[in-house]
Amino acid sequence: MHTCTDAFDCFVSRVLPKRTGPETVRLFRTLGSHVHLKADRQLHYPDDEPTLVFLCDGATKLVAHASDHREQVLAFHFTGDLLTLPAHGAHSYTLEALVDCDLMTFPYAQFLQAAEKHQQVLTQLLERSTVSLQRSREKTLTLGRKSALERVSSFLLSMAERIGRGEGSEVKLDLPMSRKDIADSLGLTIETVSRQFTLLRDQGLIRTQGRSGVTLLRVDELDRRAGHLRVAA
Amino acid sequence: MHTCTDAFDCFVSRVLPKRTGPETVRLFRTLGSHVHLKADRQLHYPDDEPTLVFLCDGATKLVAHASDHREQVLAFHFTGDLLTLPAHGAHSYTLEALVDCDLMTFPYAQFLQAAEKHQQVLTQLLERSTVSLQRSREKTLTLGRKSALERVSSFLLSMAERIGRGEGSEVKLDLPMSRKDIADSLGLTIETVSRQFTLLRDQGLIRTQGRSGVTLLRVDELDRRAGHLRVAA
DNA sequence: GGCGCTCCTTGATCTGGATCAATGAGATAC
DNA sequence: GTATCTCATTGATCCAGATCAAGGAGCGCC
Repeated sequence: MHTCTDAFDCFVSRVLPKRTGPETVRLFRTLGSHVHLKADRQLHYPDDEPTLVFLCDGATKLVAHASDHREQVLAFHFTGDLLTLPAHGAHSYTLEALVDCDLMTFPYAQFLQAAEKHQQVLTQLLERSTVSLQRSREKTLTLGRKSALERVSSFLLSMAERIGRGEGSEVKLDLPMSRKDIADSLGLTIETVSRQFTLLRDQGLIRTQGRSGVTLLRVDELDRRAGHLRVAA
Repeated sequence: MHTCTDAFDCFVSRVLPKRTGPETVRLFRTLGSHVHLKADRQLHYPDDEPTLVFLCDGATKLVAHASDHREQVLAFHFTGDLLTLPAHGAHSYTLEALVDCDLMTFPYAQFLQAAEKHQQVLTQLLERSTVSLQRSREKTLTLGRKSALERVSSFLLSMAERIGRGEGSEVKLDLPMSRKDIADSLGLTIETVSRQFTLLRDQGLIRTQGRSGVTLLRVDELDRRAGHLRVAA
């Protein structure tokens, strides 16, 4: 994934329906731009109009900024994710690379116009938007009503679902984000996140390797600590 | 708005494009059900499949439930809103009427199928879903990084935008939700919400009339207290 | 391979909002 | 009108997590 062509091909195969005609592919090509984003760099995008981003490869965070330099990570994204960057409203937003990334960006309005003749693209956009909304709602519950331990447990489970590699009953994670990013995502401080990691390690639920490696040893127990509502029969 | 016909007509005029053919209207009609929901009652909907709801008249809250009877209000909805109720995942969700409501409900999958031939409906669905996501993201920032006073200020401004009646420089609100609902929406307790109301009243930024009436006297000052990032030039 | 920097962990103290506990004021029913 | 019940306000105390303050460990760089 080093050329614009590779990135666009990746977008075509992952987002456009299988039997999309070549003229349609060409149309999307004229709209999209390939951007290589080095780790820790942020995507520069126009303030006034929303942008659609396809993450060909890498991992990013969407950050909202409030006064006093407070930051809240709204979402993490991984290879294959499609996301909409909102125009800045009451708050401002930035998309930052957690590792080196390849992305395709499209002006939202024009993309939508191009997609209108292709319901499958529209449907996919809607579907992915629904998933984002669903994740955002889960995060709302987490931030509004959960304790620090519950938040960190929920976070680990959610990451396991998205980037975990199952090995027997264990799940291995290689977290591309720092403790600071995790804290900013969970509405906690670095110190509190660290303490919860220690707690879970001491209880034998996780193992950590270096800064980014985490192995979930007891997913069932983590789930109990995540504060999920057990659906009564 | 007392009959099924009225409710459906309301849906047609607000959601379907102007020049929708009669056979299409009939198709949507076969999919939709009219439900009258009395205040404090919750909508009963299938666990396993998402449901699309159009709120013809009234106000509702979408509530997520965690363990230990903790509740988080994910969103409030008002007349004319279109919302998607997710299938229950790690948490369970309920839609509750704040006042007497009229709604139209549709099975999500079937609605989508019907809409596929009508890009404008699909586009509208996408647009409304994007607005919901945007609101949810703002809420994430609020819950993750803001103080109690900032949360309540943000809440009042957001309500002003959605159901406020401007009168000169003032904005009048008639809040359909209780202090408990506000607290559950902001990740606070009733007591803390009440204290912030008192604070804002003492500072001359708002006036309250009875339980539900609130007049915003100084929108500019409320905005400063909401912790928004002032976009530097 | 070791130097240095950054990030992470651990400990001590502080505080905003939760919790506990009355009291007061709106709404509803009679 | 007034009795009553629920919801909102106000006050006192407590505690989870923030803040402040050192160490320690991983990782890149030379």
